[in-house]
Amino acid sequence: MPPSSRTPSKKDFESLSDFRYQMRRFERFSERAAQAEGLTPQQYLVLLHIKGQPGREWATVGDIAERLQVQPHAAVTLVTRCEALSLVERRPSDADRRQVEVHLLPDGQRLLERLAALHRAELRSLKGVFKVPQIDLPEQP
Amino acid sequence: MPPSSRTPSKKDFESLSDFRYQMRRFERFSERAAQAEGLTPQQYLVLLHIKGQPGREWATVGDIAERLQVQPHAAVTLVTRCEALSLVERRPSDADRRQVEVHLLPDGQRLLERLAALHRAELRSLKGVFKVPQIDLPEQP
DNA sequence: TGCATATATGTCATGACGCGACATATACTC
DNA sequence: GAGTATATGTCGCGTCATGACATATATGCA
Repeated sequence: MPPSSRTPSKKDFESLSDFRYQMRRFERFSERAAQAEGLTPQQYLVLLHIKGQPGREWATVGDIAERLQVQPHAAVTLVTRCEALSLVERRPSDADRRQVEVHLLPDGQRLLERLAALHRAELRSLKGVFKVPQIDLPEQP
Repeated sequence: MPPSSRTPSKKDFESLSDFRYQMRRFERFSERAAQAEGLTPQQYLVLLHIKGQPGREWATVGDIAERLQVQPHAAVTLVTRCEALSLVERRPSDADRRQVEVHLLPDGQRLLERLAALHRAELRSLKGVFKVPQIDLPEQP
């Protein structure tokens, strides 16, 4: 029977727990960094996923919802809050007038650059610590 | 100037965004799996971090708070809900009577085994997809 | 010993945010 | 041109994390 179908071993539980722990510690770092700049964690992610669109500098509400893995209407409220903070602005799309393009404003761009630099450094320092476990390979050592 | 101190490049933003996207997709998988078993995402993590303690089968409230990276009193409310669902039980510690040991009950053990097996399979299938980026190495290709 | 301080757990009110249900505008299909 | 699909937006609710605060036990030091 392949390892992936058996009841997980004690070591499997320990690996899964440790992986979630490392993942959560990175998220926690991100939360603190965002809050130190006056943003909520989700607001930083909205900015990141706008600038992170391949080949463009803007995202639709739907793009943001997909990257955040939330329902589209949840992304709406996040964008609305970012807009109220003058971090982003909505521009109706010419190509499809149902869509709204979300663009960074200067304040959003500036905060995003600072936060992204911090995250890049953190990920670099976590090299070798935060790894996705290869749980299926070594089973019974 | 080392890459980690410069303003992030467009590719840096794309890498950071994609990493958070992959991380979020894994979390999303976990949320759906937990909810399919009638648990909230946090309740699954409570169970996992109890069984995931190295060398033991129980955790203190403080252990759970550390692994979840939340304040101790936030872990209290999560444990209380798990206890109300008969997933775990509290046992006062003999060694330090301020502490409370949280142990799995049969229902909790059964749900955890099923969910952990799913997560192990998911991580295995994500091999090569969900990776921590090495953002500092290749900068200007 | 005894008192101050630290630590572990617990309670309560508040705020961010995701969801389901629902609404509206635009695009697509045939 | 009517019906359906898609993108965005509104509203009420539940989960959960937090800060402020409370209590019990442990520890350290005069």
